[in-house]
Amino acid sequence: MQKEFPKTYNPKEVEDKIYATWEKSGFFNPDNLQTKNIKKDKNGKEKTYTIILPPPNITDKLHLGHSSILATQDLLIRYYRMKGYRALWLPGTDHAGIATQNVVEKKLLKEKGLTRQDLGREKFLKEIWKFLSKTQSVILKQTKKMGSSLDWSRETFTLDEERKIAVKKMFIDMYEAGAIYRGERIINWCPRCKSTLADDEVEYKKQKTKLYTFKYSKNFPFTIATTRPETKLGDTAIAVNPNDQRYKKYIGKTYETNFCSVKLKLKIIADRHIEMDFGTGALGVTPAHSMIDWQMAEKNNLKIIKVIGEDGKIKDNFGEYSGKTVKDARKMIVKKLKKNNLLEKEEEIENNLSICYRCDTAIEPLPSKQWFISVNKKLDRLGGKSLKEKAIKVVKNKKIEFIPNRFEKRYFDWMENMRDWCISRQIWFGHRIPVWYQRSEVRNQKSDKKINLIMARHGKTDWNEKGIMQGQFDIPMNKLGEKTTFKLRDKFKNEKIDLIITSPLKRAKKTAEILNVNGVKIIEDDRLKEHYYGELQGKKRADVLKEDPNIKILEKNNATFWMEIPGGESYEDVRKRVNNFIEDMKKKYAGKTILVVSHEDPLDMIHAILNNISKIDALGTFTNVNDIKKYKILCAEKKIYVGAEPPKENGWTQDEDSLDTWFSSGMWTFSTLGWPNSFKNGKKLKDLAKFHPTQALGTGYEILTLWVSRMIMMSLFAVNEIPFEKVYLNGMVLDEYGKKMSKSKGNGIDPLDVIDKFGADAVRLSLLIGNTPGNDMRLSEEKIEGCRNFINKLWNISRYILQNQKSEIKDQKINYDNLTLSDKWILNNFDSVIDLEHTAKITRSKSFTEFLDHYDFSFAASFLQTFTLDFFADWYLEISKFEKTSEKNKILIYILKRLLILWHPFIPFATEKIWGNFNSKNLLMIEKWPTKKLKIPVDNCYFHIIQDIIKSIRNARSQYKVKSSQKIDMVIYSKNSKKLDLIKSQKHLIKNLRTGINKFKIKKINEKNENVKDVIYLTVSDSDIEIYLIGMIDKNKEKENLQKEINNLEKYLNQIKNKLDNKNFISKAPAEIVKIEKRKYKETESKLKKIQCKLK
RNA sequence: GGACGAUUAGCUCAGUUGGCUAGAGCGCUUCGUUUACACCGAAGAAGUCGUAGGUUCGAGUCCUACAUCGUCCACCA
Repeated sequence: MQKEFPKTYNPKEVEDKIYATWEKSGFFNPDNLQTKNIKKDKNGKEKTYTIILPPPNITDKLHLGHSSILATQDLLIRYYRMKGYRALWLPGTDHAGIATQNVVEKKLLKEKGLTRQDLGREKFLKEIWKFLSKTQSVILKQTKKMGSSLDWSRETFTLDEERKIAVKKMFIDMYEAGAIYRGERIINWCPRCKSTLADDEVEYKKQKTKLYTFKYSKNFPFTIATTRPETKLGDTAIAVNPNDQRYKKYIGKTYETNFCSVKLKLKIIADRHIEMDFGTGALGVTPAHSMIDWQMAEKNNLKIIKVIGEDGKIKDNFGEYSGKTVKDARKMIVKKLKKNNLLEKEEEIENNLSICYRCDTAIEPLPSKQWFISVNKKLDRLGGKSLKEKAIKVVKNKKIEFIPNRFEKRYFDWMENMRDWCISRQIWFGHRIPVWYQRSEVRNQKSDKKINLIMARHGKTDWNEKGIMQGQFDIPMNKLGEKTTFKLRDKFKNEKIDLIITSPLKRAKKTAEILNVNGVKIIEDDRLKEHYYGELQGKKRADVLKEDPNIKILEKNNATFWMEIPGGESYEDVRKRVNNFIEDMKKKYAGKTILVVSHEDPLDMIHAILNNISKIDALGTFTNVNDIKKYKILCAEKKIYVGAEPPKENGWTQDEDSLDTWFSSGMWTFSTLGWPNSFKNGKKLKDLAKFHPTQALGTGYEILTLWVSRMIMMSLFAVNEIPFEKVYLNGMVLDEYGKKMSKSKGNGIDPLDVIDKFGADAVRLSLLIGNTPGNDMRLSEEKIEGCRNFINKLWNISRYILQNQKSEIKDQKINYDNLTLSDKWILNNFDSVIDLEHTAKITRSKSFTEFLDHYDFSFAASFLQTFTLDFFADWYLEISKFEKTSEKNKILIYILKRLLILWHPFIPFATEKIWGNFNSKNLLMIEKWPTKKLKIPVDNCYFHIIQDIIKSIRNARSQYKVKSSQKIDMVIYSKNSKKLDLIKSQKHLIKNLRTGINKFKIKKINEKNENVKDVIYLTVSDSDIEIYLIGMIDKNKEKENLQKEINNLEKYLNQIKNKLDNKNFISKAPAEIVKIEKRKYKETESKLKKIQCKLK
């Protein structure tokens, strides 16, 4: 019957074959498990156990951290599969947008010297897919090597076609539910690469820099400190600590000042993040160019002024600084501060400069449009609760539990402080945002509502006549102007005007009033003011041109547009405010007829925008005062379209950005189970109905916040269900020195290497033993080697038992009547391993099965290991070599078979291989988990006495340096006849278990022969028993040993005595404890007396 | 700066409402070739439980402070 059974277990020869057998069996797929073996719950529904594998990033091959996650999850899956659950473990990989893009781009740059921009979106993505297929197959191989019983038929990828559909649907649903919006946020901008950087693309460099302490202006009450004076042009507030006595009185006030000839309006705000001791304790707030300032601006409703542009230069409208690089502008400002005696201090400090990981350029934080998920908005879909509230609640009321529990706190901290989640990423690799924008010139749908717009330029002023540039100087209309305007009035008699909007400058307002034939409402709007000419205001156009022929202007016919005006508005400024005005009108006044009264530049600009032509083409449209033009504006509400496919008509372009990787992986529990197709009218179908919510999620604690929190929110939103019941958090696997394993340090252990060397089972076991959830673990090759040795031991235990089988291996019924003490002892102990209290060696009163139920894998493994080695191999197997009874063989098979089952989730390959020797129909992987108990009554302490005697003899032989070949004689005395009988009956054990006993007498204490002199007295823990070894006379050694024992006992006795003498102990400690202590005292005392007696 | 974790034998770690003389594996020392296994067996040595206080009849375990190491988050005006 024996199959090939080599002396040492060779995992290399076994593992791949076994894995192939498993795969072929189809049982990785829960659908193939036999229905009759599946347990049902109260409602008759099949019990399922699902884990969705955290999809590893396809950036690199797996490291031991992944192996650790695989080992724990495969353990759970195998355990529950054997327990009769439909166990599904679903594999997949993660596209990891940013990380992957970086890896490929770095590779590309290194190998070909190309950036992604050089290649273009399409070609670059091709490169990524090429890279991806390679790593994916490596990851797959590694995962299989570990023995993972994953259902490969359900394999997924975060960026495969089905997931693309799911992601789009999710985005659209969330958008329609009002959970997704578009807003501004500070992003990391690299002015050299001209691209945004994700947070983890930002690197930090320690640098020395100057901290400038200065005042904005002479009489300004605050002195502030900064390392970046140039950004101060965009300051809109000063922040101080709310507890700062120096500044308390200023909080809430607003000051206007002139900072280096730029006007600033500064509100004094309080923020607890401000350190009173840093600098002057007052911080100039620059919302547009600093993360923390941006947050303060959001909280305090501050104005946001952008100072630096995407080119890294100071924007227009900042006078002499405009167009200068950040560096130059800083120099200029410092110089000016010095000149005006405003710079109080200039000191060198060390700080962290954030730089681009690609080119080391200093990063500029800039505001930019991004997509967000609102976590605080109350959503109808969530019953009026916000995502945040829902996600917190399910953990608060224990629907989701963390293992270990302490991570709840981290979860709550993160959730409660969570700001809106920015989901757009400026990368190419990922789920493209399903939003389309329509270019304005093609907006021409008949169904759209329109505004009838009439634009009129104001009547003449004196300055108009003199050719002086008025700008925002409030020059009134003159007599001539009024006269011509009144003439115009007639034209408006037949117009049904609903509303007039006018520039607030006198000349326009007056015009509006005159043209208001029907006495409709007149609204003033600042955005319609004339172009602010800065230093040029009040000058004659001709003079300016003479003075500075290089000044940049647009000119066409007689019309001009001043592009760069010192201290004035730039082209963009005007365009932006005017555009804002148009967009506002579209929102508010669809279907109305509106008269807009304004000035030349704004009117030309509106004309350019509405006709989608350049400003130069629009120049001269409103050259003449009192010019009137009519327009129809389409109030296209669908300027933004959110949907899976673009609208049919031309002219829609998709958002360039991709979604945050966590958006797609946040949907992982349900998108992998067929959502959205498996979710109709709020009901779950197919896999989703069967396997969701999943039972456990296992992942590294470092992504608790990033991933787990997102999954909870997404699942609650999409299917109104928690995604999983338990979150098992794996710690990190560190090297033997406690350092994080990393490629750059070269201290990483490659799972494939160690699997090759020691076998997958050994690697798995080493990752499970001594590993507690949430804690990091160190791993060395020595540890794996140790596990390999254990597996080999198990192999040899099996080898011994199975090779001794003369006939077919059968699990036969054990006859309880023919059991020896050792039989009863081992069976009884094995019962408790499976499912009972166990007291002999293990302190916790739980069974192996219960440890697994409580995710205490490390303890479970060491528990079973103790049984396997100490109980089964070292004692029982040794006994079986000479204690031949009819039941022995049955018992060996009985225990071995079940031991293999219990070990299977930990070391699947070796156990399955050994299992092959049994004549079993089934693979071990689907064998039933043992629950049947034999319940054999036995007093375990009887066997313990025998063990104790044997150990003492062995110990003595070693201590007295008796050669192993030398046999010795022994006498045992006891007054306890029950114990004497016991020893008599187990004499063969004492003689045969490597004690080297020759003659062996057992006598009642009163038969003791006091005359025997050449004996050594041996101490045993049971004070009823006296042992004498004959023929190893070393009285000095005996004396020494006994004295040592006496010292030990006296010390101990003293401890107990102190306790018992303490009245408080007697009165306050529980009676049970006191009783135990008293008993201990008695026992120790009698033992001590006996030994003292012997010593004399 | 904030949070969390760790600190127990030479090393790696257990130690679950505070209560049997603090345990295991590796390593070390000694002995050993036996019906499987030298990837083995037997025996042994080795710990003021990071420091200082506190609570308690009783603290490795609970509390406070500190130290060292580590991780995450925020930030470095």
